[in-house]
Amino acid sequence: MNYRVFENYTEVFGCSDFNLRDTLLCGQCFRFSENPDGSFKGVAFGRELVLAQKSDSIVFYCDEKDFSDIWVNYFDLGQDYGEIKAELSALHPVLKEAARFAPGIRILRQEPFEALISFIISQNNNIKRISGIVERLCSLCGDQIKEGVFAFPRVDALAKLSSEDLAPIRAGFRAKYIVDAAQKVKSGELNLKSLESLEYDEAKKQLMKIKGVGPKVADCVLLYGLHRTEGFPMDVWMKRAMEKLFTGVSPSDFGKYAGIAQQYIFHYARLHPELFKEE
DNA sequence: ACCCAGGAAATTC
DNA sequence: GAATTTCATGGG
Repeated sequence: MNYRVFENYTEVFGCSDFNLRDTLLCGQCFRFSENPDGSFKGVAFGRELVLAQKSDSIVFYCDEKDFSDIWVNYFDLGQDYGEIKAELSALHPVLKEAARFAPGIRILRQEPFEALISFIISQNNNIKRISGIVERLCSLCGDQIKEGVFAFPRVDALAKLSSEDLAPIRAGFRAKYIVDAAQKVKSGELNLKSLESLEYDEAKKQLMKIKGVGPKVADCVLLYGLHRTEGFPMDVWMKRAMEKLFTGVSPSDFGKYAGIAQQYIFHYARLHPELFKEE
């Protein structure tokens, strides 16, 4: 994947494994949306970004510094997804089909704290409403980047608030979980940075010390916030998909890229609900 | 009105 | 311990 730097934008070529809509709107992140003109905008790492898919390229409307310092990493541009897909596709015919259905999905490298809070909010919830709650949370206590645009809240800012303070974001019963997470991260009882060097199961156990973080949310934080691709979040869609489409297959059969397989399957299942209608 | 949504805690059996 | 109920909120 090569790119060319211009004055007000950077253009990335060779995007056969990079689709913006599938990557940004597949439910792994909650702060990007599609503009009326088909471009996308969102916020990550305290920066706003507008970007657009062209016929043979993707245009990032940002300066060269943000592109190389933030977005190359965020979009995991150093990874060859063609290679990963080939490896995964050899494992199972339905997985091959799912990867072909959305060949441009990539696993974003989100900030761990944002992933933690976002996926706490995700429990027993739907993607549209999750996005709304996250957006209101950012407006409530995130740093303002510009008029009407807010960064995801810093740990300190969020840790100052009570669940009553969070009422305006309408997170429901999850508000107290958000507060607990922010406070445990602030106090150091949970050290997100240190999770990098831990074995998967130990890191997962650390995350589950937080109220409202069970096995599935912990897997999501590890996959989307710490890029631990051996994780395999099992939500309602994945349970259905594994039962009907991958009978007898265990997540561990997908190996070190199980999490990426999971993302192809999740997206495929969610956009083919008819596959799961009763008999 | 009912059911479901990228689940987990609380309660009951 | 395993199975069931409850938890806020909003959309279909």
